[in-house]
Amino acid sequence: MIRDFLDIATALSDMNRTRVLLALRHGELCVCQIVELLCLAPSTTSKHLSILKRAELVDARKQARWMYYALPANPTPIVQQAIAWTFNALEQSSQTKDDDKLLADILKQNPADLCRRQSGKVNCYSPVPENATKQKEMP
Amino acid sequence: MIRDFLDIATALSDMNRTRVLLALRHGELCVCQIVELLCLAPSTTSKHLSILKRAELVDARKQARWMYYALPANPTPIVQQAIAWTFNALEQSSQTKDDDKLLADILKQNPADLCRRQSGKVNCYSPVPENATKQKEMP
DNA sequence: CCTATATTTCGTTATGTGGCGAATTGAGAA
DNA sequence: TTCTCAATTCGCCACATAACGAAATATAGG
Repeated sequence: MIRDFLDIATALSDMNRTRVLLALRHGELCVCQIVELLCLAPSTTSKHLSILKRAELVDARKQARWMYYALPANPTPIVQQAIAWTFNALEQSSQTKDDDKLLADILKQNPADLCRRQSGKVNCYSPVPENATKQKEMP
Repeated sequence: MIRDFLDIATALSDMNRTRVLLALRHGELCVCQIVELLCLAPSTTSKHLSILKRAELVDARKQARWMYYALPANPTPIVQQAIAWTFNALEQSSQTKDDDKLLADILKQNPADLCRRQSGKVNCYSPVPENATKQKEMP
């Protein structure tokens, strides 16, 4: 019970994970699309998704070689409330607006193309959102 | 905006901090009472309180030598929603029930006595709640 | 079966966080 | 002013976590 709540709060305490949740408002996404959105390595993205899944903030389904993530179809009241709170807090943020634009572009592309580019090390075709706080370290 | 949200989610992702929030349902508490409840060092407790304060999940007021913490009198809608979610999720938990009992005992005592005992290294007069997950490390 | 590929898991590294005790601060009390 | 003491800040340690690339794990297609 407490563990469930803390899992959710922990999952929501990272901006990349809240970005995924907000993106899923528009429907389910496959991992390569989320990789493209976050502009992170696939392994890192996968870790974030597993944390969201553990908190039951997303559903996951496998179809062929692709994993699709979506908002939970039957959330518990606590999860439902957490998602409502998150959307309420972040839906108007400039980060979300930027992501919505970027996502529209991503959805126009063939997911297979995205994956190909990602394995070719060109992780990030889009500029880092301007208000992203320390999105990526430059060593 | 996002920063505010992440501050709140981070503040809520630690059990000791949620315990403080739940305890404050019963009214404001001074630091020594919270130290007694959590059974942590005053410095650690103070850090937790500063994180709650930064997230605007608590108000702080100083009276004479004591600091009193309370639920926010005028929370923003997002903070209000976060607190409602937290109470909804945790109010029925056994941890909260245990803390409510313990708090009733603490409130019967003179806060000055609590502070005296705390400076005398006898931090914890009460047993650690039985379902506390890894409340304290033993080296 | 073998190959290609989408995703996850593993190992590593840098940074963040919770915990404590010691030192510091600040507001009565002597 | 000086002393006391509640609370905070500081310095340190152990452990958690976000990031990456490499290796492992499926699964579709040849």
